[in-house]
Parts: sequence; structure tokens; C-alpha cells
Amino acid sequence: MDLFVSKYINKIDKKGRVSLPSSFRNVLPKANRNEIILYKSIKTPSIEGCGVGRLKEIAKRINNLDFFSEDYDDFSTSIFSEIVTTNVDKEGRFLIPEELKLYAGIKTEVAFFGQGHFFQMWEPKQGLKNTEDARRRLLKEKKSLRMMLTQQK
Amino acid sequence: MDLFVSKYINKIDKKGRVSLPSSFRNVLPKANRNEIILYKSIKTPSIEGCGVGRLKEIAKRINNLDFFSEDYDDFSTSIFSEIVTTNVDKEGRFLIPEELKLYAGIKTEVAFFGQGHFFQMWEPKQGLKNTEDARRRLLKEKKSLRMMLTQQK
DNA sequence: CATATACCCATTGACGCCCATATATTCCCA
DNA sequence: TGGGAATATATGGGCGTCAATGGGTATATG
Repeated sequence: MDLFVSKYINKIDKKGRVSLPSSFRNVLPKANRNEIILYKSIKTPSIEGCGVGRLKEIAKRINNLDFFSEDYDDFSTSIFSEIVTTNVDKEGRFLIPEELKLYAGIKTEVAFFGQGHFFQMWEPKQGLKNTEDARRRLLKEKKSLRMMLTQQK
Repeated sequence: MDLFVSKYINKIDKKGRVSLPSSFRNVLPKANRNEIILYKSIKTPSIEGCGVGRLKEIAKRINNLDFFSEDYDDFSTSIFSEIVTTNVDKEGRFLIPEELKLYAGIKTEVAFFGQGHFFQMWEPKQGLKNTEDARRRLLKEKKSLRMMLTQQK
């Protein structure tokens, strides 16, 4: 499986370390399995993360913008300066920068939510509430969740 | 990671030295790890920096501008003639020329902002404000910051 | 000779690396 | 197929190393 799926709740220890769920570690390419990138989610009070490979794609995309345009600077600043890289130790643990923990209201536990090509980290209660809300919105708006899940490409 | 990412705020000591963030040092080629180039940002009151290898890329970008346009001369002059090289000492510190510090309003602290293939140095408060402004502009113009981060190739 | 800058050494706190344990999971064999 | 052993995962903690910072002294450069 090369996608981030399922959800997990892990503890943050005294040193601030938290285990990246094993199944998430396996999604990372064997090469850069000891480094991930984190950044603030744009729409929610959560942290998003993924492997460094993704960052290189983003860099390529930004590099294709007009170098002297304002957009270039805005994207470059908003993305590169906001992204942090974190090392994953041999036991699969990493540190969440203080600023990101504040942004997500994370203190002693982290809820990991697989999102396919990336994952989100939430303060557990808020995270669970968010998934409920998301599902409720889908049903309420009569989006056909069932179709979405069963249709073949 | 071979990109300048994240942001750091470091102090300038009595001798005018400031530490280049460790992760930035690692982006520089192992060969010329003791030398960086600095120049005034064209669009903002900040200093931009990168490894000497990046010069070629800058030259290429400028060459892609219309050779007979006013912009060509302006950029060419503004950047090349203003570039200064600085040595990074064994502890990873370097001196910021007085003129550049004045240009950026830097006094006792420097905020380093990763920008992918280069980085910017700001007076901390102005730098943080700039980041907020950049993000606001992108969101306001409905430029798809989210897509930039999450889309697949 | 005077000022600036490179080199060397020191300190402090953060972080990486290593080892340890408990629980959970998988595997293998009788 | 049941049960025990081997393995993996989440978690705890010791300790050495490195990064950021401070400062003394040699050296260079005009």
C-alpha cells in the first residue's frame, strides 16, 4: 500500500517525540524514510505531512512560474518558508515544532488521519469531530457517498 | 534535502556575525560550503542569498528576459552589480555587509526564510508580516495554494 | 598601526542515537 | 489447529554530539 490510510492516536512523550504510525512509515520511499515534511493545513487547524518527494514536485511547479512575478514570491514564501522538515529516528519517532503544535492545539496526543497522498495530524478530539462533520456535510448535501465509493473508473 | 525550507530567527553578535541555519548550510554543495552570495531583493526590503552555484541559474533567468527591454538592463544591473560574496566560518557564521543590513532594516536579529533554491533574510517583524501578506494575497486572489500543495503530477 | 575578520576554544541546550521494555502481532511447528 | 516463540510496534530514558552563541587572540589589509 502506497497511500496514507486509516487513523491512529499516538502519545507525545516527555521529549516531545511521537511515533509516526508504522503503516505511514511504509508509505515513505525506502530511500528517504527518515525525513518528512510538515506544514499548516490551509483550511483546518491541523498539520499536514508527507514525504520529502512531494516537496520536490512542489519546487518544480513553483520554479515554472515567472521568476520575476509577484506570484512567484507569494507562492515561494507561503510554501517554502512555512514548510518544515523533520527527522524520523530509527524507532519511527519525530518532533513536531512548537509553532505547529500551537496551530493545531496539540498537547499530549496526536491523531493521525490518512488522506491518501498525505496525512493530517489533529488534536484527537477536534480531529474526530472534524471527521464526523465532514461525513455529515457529505450526507446533508446529498453527495452520493455511496456512488463515490462503489463506482469504478 | 537540497532545498532551503522553513524559517529561523538568529541573533547577530557583537562582532556582527550570524549563524546560517544548519539546514541551510547543508543545502550548499559540500565543496563550496564556506561561501555564499548575497544581494538585495528586487521587490522587497530583504536580502536574498544562495550558494555560488546558483549564479548561473540567475544569469539564465535574466537572459530569458527580452534583451532590449528596459527590464533586462534594470535586472541585470540591480542584481549582478550588487552581488557580494561572503565567507562562512567553521562555526557556520558569516557577516552581513552594512549596506545590506541597512537596506533590510536589520539590526540585532535576522529572520531566515527558505525559498526553495535560495533564501531571504529579513528584519524579523517585517519578515513575518510579509509572509502573512503573501498568504493573504494568494487566498484573496483565489490562487490555488492548496492545489500547489496537494495536486499530483 | 588600527580596524576588521578569520581562527580557535568554551558554554548551553537541543537533538540524534542507542538500548530497554511492554504489548501486540505474526509465524511456525508439534 | 493450538500454543509458544520470534518479531514488530509504541513508548521510556541515558548519553554523546551538534547547533547556536559568546569571546580571546592571531592575522590581514589598508
